[in-house]
Amino acid sequence: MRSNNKRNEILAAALQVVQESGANHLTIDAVANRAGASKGGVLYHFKSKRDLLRGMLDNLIENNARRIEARKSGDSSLAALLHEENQLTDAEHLASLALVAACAEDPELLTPAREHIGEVLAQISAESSDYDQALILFLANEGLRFLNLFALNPMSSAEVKEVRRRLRQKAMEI
Amino acid sequence: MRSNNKRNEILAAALQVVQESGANHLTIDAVANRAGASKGGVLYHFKSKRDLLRGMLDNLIENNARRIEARKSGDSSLAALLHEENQLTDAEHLASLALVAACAEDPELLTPAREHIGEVLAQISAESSDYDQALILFLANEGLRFLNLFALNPMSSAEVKEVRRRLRQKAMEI
DNA sequence: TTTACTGTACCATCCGGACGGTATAGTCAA
DNA sequence: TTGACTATACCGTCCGGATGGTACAGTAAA
Repeated sequence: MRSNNKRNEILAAALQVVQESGANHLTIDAVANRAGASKGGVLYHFKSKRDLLRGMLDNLIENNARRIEARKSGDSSLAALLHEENQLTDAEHLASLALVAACAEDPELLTPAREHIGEVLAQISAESSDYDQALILFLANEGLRFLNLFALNPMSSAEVKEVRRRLRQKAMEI
Repeated sequence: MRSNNKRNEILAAALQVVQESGANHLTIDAVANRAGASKGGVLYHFKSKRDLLRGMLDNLIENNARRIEARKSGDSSLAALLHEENQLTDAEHLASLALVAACAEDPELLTPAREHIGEVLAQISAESSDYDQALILFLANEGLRFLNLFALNPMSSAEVKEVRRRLRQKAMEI
């Protein structure tokens, strides 16, 4: 193994392409160029474009699950989730673009993501005494995430931080 | 004018294509077939694919704005927005897929949508005494919308209705 | 020697868009 | 009222370029 992280570089490059050009312009060629790899190289790691999309999504879900798990010591799942959301780097936020790319290509690819969200929601439900309020906070966080994802959010980054702080605070109060 | 609503049929067909096949497969041909039109016919109404996307988005924004305006008698903008969200037909919910399609093609197309959201938020901010809470409710509604949009929502439609009821109730309390 | 690539060449298909043509509806002067 | 003209609303075809995918030969580190 000369460099085990070429695969990750390809994944990161794919997200950058989506961010800059839109999911329609996520082509194997574009990803290869971005990653400093050849088309053959990309196809070596991912058998097809679909496979690349799956890889992007797997990555997103796995990191998400790991983050929640890692934080879940004293806090509730929801609090952990909200807290971690605040700590993410831009690159990690960018990872959510995998959703858009996958949805653009084929909505069926989202099935694992749907299942993941179902599990997260089940956990939150199991832990919380006020499920309705917890759900609202969860949804607000998702709304914020999606709005940012589509670059639809007119708030400044300071405002975003403040909103996230508020969400965390309310999550603690439940 | 032989039939002035062909344009609308094309717009509706485009959304169906996106829903079924993903935004990547939104092609002028596919839309034409769906709408029972020819490719030339589609290009008559929309000069280019970009123009079609713009049309889809304009439609979405316009309807959204009109609905809020129409309802804004006694209620706050937020309450009006949440209430209307509950009344929407599936077809109208589907309309939000225009966002995905536009983002997939070219993120820049979303600029008018971003401005629209900015205005909505400004209105909510101007009206509300508890802006933070209003914002959270707004975001939760958006989160719900996006989750449904991507078919990522594991909730049943009854649960969704209940959540929306809760959001409206809380909006009244502010 | 195997693993992990690069690079090139190539094919089939899809797609956006241009173009030419057609049919209907409305306008308006004689 | 009729004929000439124009605008609107399409249809069908064709083309060039982009794209996904394959095949294969070479290379270099582990």
